[in-house]
Amino acid sequence: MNAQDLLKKYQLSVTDSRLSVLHIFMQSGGALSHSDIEGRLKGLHDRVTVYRTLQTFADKGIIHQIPTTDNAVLYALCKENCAGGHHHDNHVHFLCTECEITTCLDDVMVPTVKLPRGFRQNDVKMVVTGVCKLCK
Amino acid sequence: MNAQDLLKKYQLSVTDSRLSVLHIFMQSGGALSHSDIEGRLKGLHDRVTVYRTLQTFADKGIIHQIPTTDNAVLYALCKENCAGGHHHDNHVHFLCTECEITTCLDDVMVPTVKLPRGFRQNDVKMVVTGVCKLCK
DNA sequence: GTAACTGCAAAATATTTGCATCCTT
DNA sequence: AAGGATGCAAATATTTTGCAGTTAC
Repeated sequence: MNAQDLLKKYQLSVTDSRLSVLHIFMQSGGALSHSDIEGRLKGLHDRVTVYRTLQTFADKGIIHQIPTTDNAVLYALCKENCAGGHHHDNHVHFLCTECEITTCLDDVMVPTVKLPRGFRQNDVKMVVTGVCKLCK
Repeated sequence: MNAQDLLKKYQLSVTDSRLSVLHIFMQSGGALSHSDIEGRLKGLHDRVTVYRTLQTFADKGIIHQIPTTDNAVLYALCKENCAGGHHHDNHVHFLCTECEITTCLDDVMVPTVKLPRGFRQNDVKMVVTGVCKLCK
């Protein structure tokens, strides 16, 4: 799905800023910080607009905030919308100790961890155990 | 280990601020934000001192930053020092695809995830797959 | 034309730095 | 006594808010 259709799908007006920010996400294929984005826009748009754009996208579920172990605030496109297939299965799984059912928490992305020097990362799995919505 | 000995172990002078902050961590037994700590100090110490204290503790490995999925910056005592035994086994594990050895990354704490409404959390496991320091 | 979006200014918040004074060792 | 830690003031950085002008639909 291209940037324009994506915006329409979420009933957002198609504007320059939004298209630019979406293109930046699509091209990078990964997680970006506010200042990464600001940098790549090269002053084309106001800093405040970037904040508002990211907020809007996050509200609509186009992007997610991804926390990292060094506490930078990163954003990334959500899986569903990532037509290019570049995304991994990077949401958190939940195992309920009552019903023993494992649920995909699609809205909860796996945080990015910062590994010690020398480690190369391939894949991250995160499983939360507890009591699910239905069993509580 | 009590707060005073802990400071001595890390060759830090024993001061009011540091003792207070350590006590707050020990009593809470969990992760705290800068403002949590500031709040519990009730104006007894300067805001800047809290920043510096947290920084010093983090440098020495007394506390860790813990990212969360809602991007609050949280700190918690490191396991080793947590004499009370209140800590869980909350560091990240690393599975190397070359040597197939699983390593504890003691320095990398498992981020706190914010679950959707209705879920109760018990335990979190995080496993990173990749190539370890020795095999790379 | 109307509602929504943007850019600018400025407020609010969060974090860092410099320096003189005070406290720990 | 000496070095480090604190508190205050102020500089910087980050994020939010208000509003007038502009743009998408």
